[in-house]
Amino acid sequence: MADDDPKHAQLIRLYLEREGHQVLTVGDGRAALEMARSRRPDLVVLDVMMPLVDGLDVCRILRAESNIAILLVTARSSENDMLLGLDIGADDYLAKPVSPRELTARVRALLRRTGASDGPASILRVGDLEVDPGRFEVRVAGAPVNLTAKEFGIVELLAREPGRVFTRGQIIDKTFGFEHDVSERTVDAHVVNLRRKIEANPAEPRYVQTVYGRGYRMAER
Amino acid sequence: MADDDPKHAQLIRLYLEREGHQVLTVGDGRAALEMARSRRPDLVVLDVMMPLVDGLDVCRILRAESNIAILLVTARSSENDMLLGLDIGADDYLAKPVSPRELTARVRALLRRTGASDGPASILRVGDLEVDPGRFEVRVAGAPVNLTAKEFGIVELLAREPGRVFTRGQIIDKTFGFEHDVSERTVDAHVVNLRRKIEANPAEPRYVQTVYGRGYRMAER
DNA sequence: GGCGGCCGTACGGATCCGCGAAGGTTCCTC
DNA sequence: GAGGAACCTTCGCGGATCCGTACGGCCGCC
Repeated sequence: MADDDPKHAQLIRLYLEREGHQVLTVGDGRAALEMARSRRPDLVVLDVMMPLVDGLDVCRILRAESNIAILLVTARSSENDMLLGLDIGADDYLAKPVSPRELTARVRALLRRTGASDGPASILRVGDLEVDPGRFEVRVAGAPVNLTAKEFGIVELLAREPGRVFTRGQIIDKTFGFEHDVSERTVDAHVVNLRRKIEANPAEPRYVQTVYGRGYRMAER
Repeated sequence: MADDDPKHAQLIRLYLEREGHQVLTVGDGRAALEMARSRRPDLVVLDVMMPLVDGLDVCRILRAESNIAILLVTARSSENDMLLGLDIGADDYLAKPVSPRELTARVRALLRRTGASDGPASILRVGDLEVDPGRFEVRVAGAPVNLTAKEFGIVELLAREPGRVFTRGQIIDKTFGFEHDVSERTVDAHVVNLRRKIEANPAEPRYVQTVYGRGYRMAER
C-alpha cells in the first residue's frame, strides 16, 4: 500500500489488517515500485497523489510488467481521473474519503477474482522469507535464492503451516512422493542444505527449526 | 445485460456496443440466468431490482456455478447494498445514474482482468520476443519466426505468465489438449525445436528456461 | 557422563535434461 | 489415390545435476 499521508496510510493499513491481510506500507511512488517488484504482493493499493512518482505512473509501469491487482485511491474524485486510472490498467478505483467497508469489500472481490483466475498462487510469507509456489522461487528479504526441487518441496510444505511440526516420515511422504525406501536421514541432509541457503546463521535457524525428537517446523512469522 | 427498465437497458446496450462489445439484453432475472447459462458471455451486467429473480440472487447463483465476470448496477446507492453485492460474488458495483464512460471503463478493466476481452488480443512481450496470439505469430527483435502449432502453444502458454514454472504435465494438458497420454519427453523435443528458432544461443536460453526437476518457464522480460 | 538425536561431509548412484535420429501421422498437391 | 512434406512422437545416449546414504563429530537431554 502506497500513500504519502501517514495518517491515511495507517488507517487503510488498519482496515486491511483487521481483515487478515498482511500489509506493507510505503510513502512514495518510487518506493512503491521497488516494493512491488521485490515483494510481489497479491494486490497494490495506490494513492494517486504521491511524491517522486505519482500513482498513475506507478500503475502504468506495474501493469506493463505484470498483471498484479491494482486498486487506485484518490482525493480528486473527478470522473476523468477515474477513467484514466482504469484505462491505464487499474482494476478498481476509489475516491477519498475511503469507506473502510467498501475498501475491504473491493479488495476481497479483487483478490477473489485474481486468485481464482488460475493466476499465480498466493505467496507464502514468514518474516522476510517468501515462498512462491507458482514461480518455484524463494526469496529472503527480497533476494531470490536458488533451491533444488527437494529443498523447495520441504520449505513449501513447512511454510504452508507455520508452527506445525512435521516428522521426517511426513516430510518424505508429502514432498518425495510415496517412495518408502528413503532413509529419514535424507531429510536431515536436505534441511542442512536448505538452511545454508535461506538462513543468515544456519547454526541458529530463524525459519526451519528443529524440534528435538520430533522433526522440523517453520517458525511462526 | 439484464435490466427491467427498457429505456435504461437500451442506453447501456448502446454504450457497450459503441465500444465494440456484442451485447445481449434480457428484462428479468430468470431470463438473465438462462441467457448466461446458454450463451456463456464474457461478462454480465445485472440490475439489482428485477422481476422474478432479483439481481443479487442472479449474482449469487451465477457465482456458485461459474466464475464469470459480474457487474452490478442499482438505483439504491446505499453502502450496504454495495457491500452485499461485492460479498456475494460481484466483481464490481455501480450506482445509478450510470455514467456511460465509467461503465465502459469498468467493463474494460474487468474484461482485461478476466482475460476474456472480445477486443483485439494483446501482444505478449518478453524482451525482444513478441507473441501474437491473434495472428498466431512470433517475432524476435521484429523478425517473424515460423513455429509449428505445438511450439506456438508452448511459447504462448509460457509467455502469458513470465516467471511462472510449468511442469511438463501442465504444458501437455494446457497446450496439447487432454489428448491420449503423451510422453513428457515429447515436451522436451518441442522445446528444443522452439529454442532453435527463437534463441540466439540455444545452449544458454534467454527466453525458455529449464527449471531442473520441475519444468520450464519464460524469463521475466 | 552416557546416550540418543542432529549436523556436516563426501561419494556412488539415480534422475533429469539436451539433442540427434527415426518411425508414424496428417495434410496438401498433383 | 499416389507421392511428398511438414509435423508429432518416441527412443536412446551422453553429460550435468541432484539425491540418498554412511560415517564421524557434535550437541542437548536425562
